[in-house]
Amino acid sequence: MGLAGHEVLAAVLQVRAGSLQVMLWERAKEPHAHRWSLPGGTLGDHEDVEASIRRQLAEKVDVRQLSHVEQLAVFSAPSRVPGLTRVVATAFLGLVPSSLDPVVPSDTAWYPVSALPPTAFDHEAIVLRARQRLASKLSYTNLGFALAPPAFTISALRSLYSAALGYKVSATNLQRVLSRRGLLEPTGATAPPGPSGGRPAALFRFVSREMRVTDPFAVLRPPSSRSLGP
Amino acid sequence: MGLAGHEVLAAVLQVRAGSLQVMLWERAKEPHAHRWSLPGGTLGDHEDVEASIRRQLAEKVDVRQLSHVEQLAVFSAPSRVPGLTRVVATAFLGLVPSSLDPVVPSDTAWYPVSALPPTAFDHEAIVLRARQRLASKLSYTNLGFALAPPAFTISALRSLYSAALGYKVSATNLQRVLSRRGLLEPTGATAPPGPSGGRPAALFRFVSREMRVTDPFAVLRPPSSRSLGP
DNA sequence: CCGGTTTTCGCCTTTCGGTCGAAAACGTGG
DNA sequence: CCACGTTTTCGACCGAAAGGCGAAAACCGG
Repeated sequence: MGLAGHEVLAAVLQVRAGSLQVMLWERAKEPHAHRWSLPGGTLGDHEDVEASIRRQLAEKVDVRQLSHVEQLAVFSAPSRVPGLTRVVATAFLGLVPSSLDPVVPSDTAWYPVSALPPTAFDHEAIVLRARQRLASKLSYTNLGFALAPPAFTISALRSLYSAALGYKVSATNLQRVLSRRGLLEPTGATAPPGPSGGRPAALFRFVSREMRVTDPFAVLRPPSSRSLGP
Repeated sequence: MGLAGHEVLAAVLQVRAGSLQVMLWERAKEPHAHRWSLPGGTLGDHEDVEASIRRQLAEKVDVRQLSHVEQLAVFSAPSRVPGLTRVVATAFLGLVPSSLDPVVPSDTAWYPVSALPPTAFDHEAIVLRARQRLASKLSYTNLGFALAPPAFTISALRSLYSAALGYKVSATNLQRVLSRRGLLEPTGATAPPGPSGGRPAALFRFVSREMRVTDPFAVLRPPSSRSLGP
């Protein structure tokens, strides 16, 4: 009573081949053999949940390639995992820049979030939550930096946002919105045009000071500008 | 190994006497005797965390007076609670409308979030997270309904928002923003003026259809209007 | 009836996001 | 080397959203 297993799971998302994809591995053993599940594992005695998920993910990918990790939610339905002991899960959202292609074990693969294979336990619900969280935060924070390469053209960034949000966004507007918030910075270099010609695209980067998630953009603002006191 | 106690805790917030306050109870026993802590308790074997926090809160207040409950985060530092077994906590944010004054046990009291008494364990950090979450969501969702009475004047609502956000908001603008989103509705009635006179204030309510948290307002919107596909 | 008080409402300005189209800067093919 | 297609960039326009102000409305007490 009161004792239960605790596991950590992560929906690691990346935009690859133009679609938002999630890293899954195929279970070899029962329960749910041959179904696909999120990477993760049991919380160790001497680590907090965030250290734990990073440790578990290290078995699947190079953790240095993870540009962002944040808690999603606790999943705790008593029977979410069959077995003798009850298992509570802390789910995380992980992000990988689209410029990387992490090497993954042979039982692991990427799947588009909109076309998942048969999933284990409640992992599909976790992926859904991850998608929603990502879409929300792309809108009102600077989380885009975690999906983007170190340098990118505006149209490449537009593709990233479209894939992650699930709808088209205007390149003009995207650039203006991000620039106005001081998140975007031109590198000075340009990318070569494609095989069919066209004007060379300027390269941008997210300003380095902002490589973390900033506060969400408030709609009801303070009169001049103040913060939430200590 | 892998087995740990799991507790649920809630930062129950309410605007009372013009300031944002949190419900705390004074510990009688060690550890941390006479320090103040958040209500909560051990997760039961046959309930999920949300059912658990509602059950635990029922020992402190009438749960029907809780207008909103949502997960905040997991707190899992290995030594966050001293003792033989490791204790992981799922923290919740709870809200009570300012019109209610729940009866609480004798060991329980309300404290302004900006002037907390000595707190137990990591509960102060949890309260801070709750404040931040509330302030954020007030801006870009309709969460205000959970703080407000069934009917209220605009200036009363302005006071609520100011207390919860920590800065002054304009009554004119607040009314316009909420109205434009279709969240506010006049009841038709008016409130009597104060002792020093003044024009009687019109009473409003949050439209009943919206007594739940709606999706945050997206900044980068789809071209016409679509949703996140299934 | 008059001054004090509080709310309400219209108006103005600024900012923001969405859209469009022209201009710029490339390759290609005649 | 010039016309053409292609792609990016940027300015312009527009409506919507938000902040601010002050006049008018509606009450009180004297």
